[in-house]
Amino acid sequence: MDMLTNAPTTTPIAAPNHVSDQFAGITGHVGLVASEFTYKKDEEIFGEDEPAEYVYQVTSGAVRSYRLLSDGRRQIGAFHLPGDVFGLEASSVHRLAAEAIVDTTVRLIKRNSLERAAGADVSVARKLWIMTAGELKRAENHMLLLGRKNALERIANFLLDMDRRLSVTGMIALPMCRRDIGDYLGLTLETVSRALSQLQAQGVLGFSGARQIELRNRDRLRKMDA
Amino acid sequence: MDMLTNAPTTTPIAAPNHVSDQFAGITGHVGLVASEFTYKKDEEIFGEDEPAEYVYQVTSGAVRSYRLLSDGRRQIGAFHLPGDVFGLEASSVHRLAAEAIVDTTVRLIKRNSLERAAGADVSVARKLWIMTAGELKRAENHMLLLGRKNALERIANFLLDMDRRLSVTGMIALPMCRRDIGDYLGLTLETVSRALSQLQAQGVLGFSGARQIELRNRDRLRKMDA
DNA sequence: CGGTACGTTGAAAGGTGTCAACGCTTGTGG
DNA sequence: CCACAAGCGTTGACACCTTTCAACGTACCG
Repeated sequence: MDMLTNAPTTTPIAAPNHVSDQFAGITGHVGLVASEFTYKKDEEIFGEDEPAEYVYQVTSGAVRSYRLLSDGRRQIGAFHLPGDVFGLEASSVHRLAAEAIVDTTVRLIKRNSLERAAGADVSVARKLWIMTAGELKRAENHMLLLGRKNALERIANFLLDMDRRLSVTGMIALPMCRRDIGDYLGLTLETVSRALSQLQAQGVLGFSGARQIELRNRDRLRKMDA
Repeated sequence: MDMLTNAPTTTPIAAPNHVSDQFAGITGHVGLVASEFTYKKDEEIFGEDEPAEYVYQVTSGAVRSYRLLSDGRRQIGAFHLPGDVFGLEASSVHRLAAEAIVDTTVRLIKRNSLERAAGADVSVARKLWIMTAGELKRAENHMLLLGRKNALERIANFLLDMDRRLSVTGMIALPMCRRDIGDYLGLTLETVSRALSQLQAQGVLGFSGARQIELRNRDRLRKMDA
């Protein structure tokens, strides 16, 4: 296993300045130990229906959570970027699989130690509930997108979301390929590519490399998002 | 306001025999008081972004939770049937609006009394977390459906779900119209109608009235669900 | 008896998917 | 150092699934 196999095609992502340290609300209270771990590009972090032993927080890199149909169709439920917590389960198994999109470092804490902390401290239990409710809210927004928005609206929404979450200097450095974006937005990679080209032609955005995007007209995008 | 205005077009739904009493896990612990209330067909129960004062459980009837786009496009996130809890929020506002699909009776308990109970009893807090996590799991399944399944697969999934949840004697008595089904599955009402007609033509199901459906071949449906 | 809501079906349009070709970059191996 | 393969992204042509628009029938109700 060569260390350079599956090297990322984009530069590693630096944590943006506004990372909300969601772990702090938990670890701060009860002094839980968080260790670190690194995954190579495309490496599986955990599989669907696998026992949920850990809860994860992205330190650097990016992660996709997804479900598969038997014939290979894939729906990505969320992208996890630096600062994001993922893999948090109330039951004992993971609802979605998770993979590193690029070389990725995560902090992790044991789920059962979290359970113990929640059992001893109601404020921890409440924090866990609120985090899961936040995921639910995002999922419900995404259902609206998947069920009722057209391709341009979906792309506009995606760009604004990425802009908010990982734009540092006004440039978006996407860690994921067109297929990942398509599987997140319920589109094909070709439709994603065409929509992005169209937005570029309209002057709404500019490329410097396929994954380096500069938004030039956020108001137009917001109006397109429906 | 005539009592008969907006009378339901289908007969009221009886609670199925397998209703999981999700409230029991909460009220049983701390003796919360649950009162009852009745809503007429199409009446709003609460609106999007409205303060979440109560948590609800359907006693009889049916409820739709949904979000709207500014131009009127609607995505129904869930149907709530007898026994189901809805309107449970970790934050102080409702994420989705809710309306009665037919004349509906609900049990309700005050959210802040639930909050107090959760603050005093960790097992209540845990129960709330688990309920929200269950909703999240369903939402993630639905994202897969909305993003990656075709019309027949969506309808097959829907029918099997309704069969499980409200079939008593092998007959499904749908409380909702074709438009509701379409807005739940990310389709138009015409596509829903055509898919159902097609399944009838194939002998997979039979009608006795547009909302009375008998599944004649669940295995075929399960295979169609992908 | 007329109006409205609901459901079905047909015909046509359109948005997205499918299939294919091509260019570019990267990594590999001769 | 160059040839080659593989992955990624873009674009074109066409197919097809779903939507749109319309007509019609039925049930219910004022």
